[in-house]
Amino acid sequence: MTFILDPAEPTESPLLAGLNPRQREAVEYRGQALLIVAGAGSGKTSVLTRRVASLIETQEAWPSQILAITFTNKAAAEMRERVEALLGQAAQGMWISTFHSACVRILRREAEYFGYGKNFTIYDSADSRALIKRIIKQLEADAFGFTVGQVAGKISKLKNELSDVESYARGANFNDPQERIFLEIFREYSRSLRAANAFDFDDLIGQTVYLFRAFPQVAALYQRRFRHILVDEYQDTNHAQYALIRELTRSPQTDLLEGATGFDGSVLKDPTRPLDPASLTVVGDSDQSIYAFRGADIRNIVEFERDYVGAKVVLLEQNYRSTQNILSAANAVIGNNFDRIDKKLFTTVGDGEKITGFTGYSQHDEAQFIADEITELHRQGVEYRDIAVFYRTNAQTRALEEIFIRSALPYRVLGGTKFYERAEIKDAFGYLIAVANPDDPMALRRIMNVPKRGIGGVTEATLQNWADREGVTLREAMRHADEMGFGPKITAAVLGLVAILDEVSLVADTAPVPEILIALLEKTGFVEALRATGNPQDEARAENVEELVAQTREYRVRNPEGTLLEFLTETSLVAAADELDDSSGTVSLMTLHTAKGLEYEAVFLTGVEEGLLPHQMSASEPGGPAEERRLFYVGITRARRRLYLSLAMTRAQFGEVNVAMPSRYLQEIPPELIDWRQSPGMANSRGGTQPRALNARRGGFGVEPSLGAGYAGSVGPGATALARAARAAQPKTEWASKVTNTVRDNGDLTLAAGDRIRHVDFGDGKVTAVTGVGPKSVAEVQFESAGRKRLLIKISPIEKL
DNA sequence: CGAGGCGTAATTTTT
DNA sequence: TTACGCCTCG
Repeated sequence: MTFILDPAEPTESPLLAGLNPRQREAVEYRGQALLIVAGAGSGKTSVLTRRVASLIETQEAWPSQILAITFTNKAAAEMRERVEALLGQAAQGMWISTFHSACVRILRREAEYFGYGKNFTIYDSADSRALIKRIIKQLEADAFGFTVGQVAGKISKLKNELSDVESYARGANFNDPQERIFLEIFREYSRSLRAANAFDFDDLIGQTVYLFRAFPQVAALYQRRFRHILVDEYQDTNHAQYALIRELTRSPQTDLLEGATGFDGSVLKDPTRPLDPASLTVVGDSDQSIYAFRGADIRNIVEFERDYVGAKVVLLEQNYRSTQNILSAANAVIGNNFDRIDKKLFTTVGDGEKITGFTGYSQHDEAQFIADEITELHRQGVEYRDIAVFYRTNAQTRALEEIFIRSALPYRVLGGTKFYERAEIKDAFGYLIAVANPDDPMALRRIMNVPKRGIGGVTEATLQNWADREGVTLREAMRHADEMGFGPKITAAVLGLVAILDEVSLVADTAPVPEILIALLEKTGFVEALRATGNPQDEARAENVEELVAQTREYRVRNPEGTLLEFLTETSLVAAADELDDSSGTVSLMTLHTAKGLEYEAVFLTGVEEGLLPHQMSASEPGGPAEERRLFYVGITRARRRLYLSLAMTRAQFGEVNVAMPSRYLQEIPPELIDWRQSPGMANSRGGTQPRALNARRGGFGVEPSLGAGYAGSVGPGATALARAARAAQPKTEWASKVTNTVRDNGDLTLAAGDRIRHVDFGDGKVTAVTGVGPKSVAEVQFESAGRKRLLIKISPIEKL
């Protein structure tokens, strides 16, 4: 295929098919720097992939000269697929990954330049916190009011700004004891990480920048290799990430490259040929900047034109995702943020349906509405996988999950308490890490007494002291356990453990991961010990460990050459959104932060209340409410056709019930765009004057008709018509106000169509159908006053009449 | 050393 | 409400 590059004769590359003029410009522009300001849903992924494909297709670049940074691993995989589909061939050697993955790759290759081993461990936040906790205790810094969270936050912030212990010390005020102690903690933390041959999340970026700055010949190698750098979600980059890109887009000092070897190990050809700096394309939208709390600096995008003089800016405002009603709401909300470049999303697909609003009496009530609405959407033909429920905090999942389980809705929670955060899984990982990186004492401490070997705190401290005195690692100290005066039982336990670890360590670089894990589990009797307790929870834990074994097998299949180190890297860098499985037929539940970059046919945005959105904690932070508004904006713009905004009048927190107020952001949406099934006013006047009558109702009776009718009339004049309309549309639906918290078990209660049952919340009803088998069987019930529901027979609060 | 009991603190958001 | 940490007892 040949291309005529004469602009006078426009050619139709298939890569440009279906793009609007702005998008084309973003694909075709060639120059040092390009900023694509891409509003939500403006097709930026498409533009980005086509831009990469076009660079390769025109032979302006080899795939290996391209570095594309995305926000999640999933986005990276998707982008690779789409580029390859556009080109009709595999694009070998292209780096498409997250900042963190790219940096790990560089660090593994270059670690030895600055005194780390290739086999370094990556500490996740929990590991960092555990280490900090230990240091605080050791330095008795808790007496100065230091908490783990504070210290971890401060260290992370400093690292994101590329400060290290020395630079912080230079600016520190040593008269302030707080600051002196903090410095001591910071110093000890950094020292421990180095001694453990470990990096924390922030180090991955920061240390790569340090590597480039300290070793220009290393930087030159990457500057020479990457000729085109593309960064997605640029508005959420922090200073360290900005600096990394800055380093990569400098002109390579080619004289440093003479005699250097390239990435395939061969001597570089023509290394001293002068090169321009790599071209840089960044894509972002300052209205979607939601990560200021982890150091994202909106100035990176706002000042892009100043940083890269002569940069071209392309604005994408046409939205291809949502209906006009949804966009109008989004525009109205974000318009309240001052100090922004005005940008109005528009579409040509038409108004679409109105936004649906609902105010529940409690979070359970709200959840019930969502479950019922999802059931209805599904009945109308919307797939579960095209529906998502968003919330501000992970704690909000509880009520939702409870109701979803009861309603037999298939769902999946992204992020939250992850599989990898379970204690037994972390223990198993402790073994793997101990084998991969013998210098890491954190992993060792974690597994020292798992399963129980009689090695307690005293033994551990003795070992650690011995190690410190001899200047060796904890692992080495364990090999000398017979020199420390332990009893025979403990000596044998320590020596036995270290022998297992040393033995398996020998094959850590070569053996398949499942084999390594199984060897460790068998030799230590970990799973066996869990099974032996007879405790059903331990049985579940044993199953989780088995599940991990299965996952390593899957990894092996996916990645036949994959080493233990690569497996550990991959698992430490999974993002919440990476867990998404497009082929699963489930509703997705996630936080608003996780939702960034995703889109769904129908979106439920829950807990739109003061204190939650905006969150209480953001109120005192400068720029907090504005960032929360952007978060709300991100949530709204995820929806293609249907958007639901819901809130609750009361929300239980720490077991206490608090009154909630509608979010200030709700008022920013023009009222005519929202169709309130139950507005805050309606819920308030009813719930406020007669709360107990409704909330306390138990047993088989529906809401008395007189109550409902009476209150519909007493709502304010403006709301009356709406209230009546809502009532007319759903004459029989009354939402349960509260659901009992205890998990019931109806044993092997069986129901059949035609049976009459009584539900604690919904009253009496008739079973219309039963589907599924055993504990998963679901009854479809037509209630007299609560409408049609699907119930999981085994656990629903029901009795047969 | 380890299990069990009691008291208090915690919930923003994440790679 | 839960989870973790600290304390005491076996």
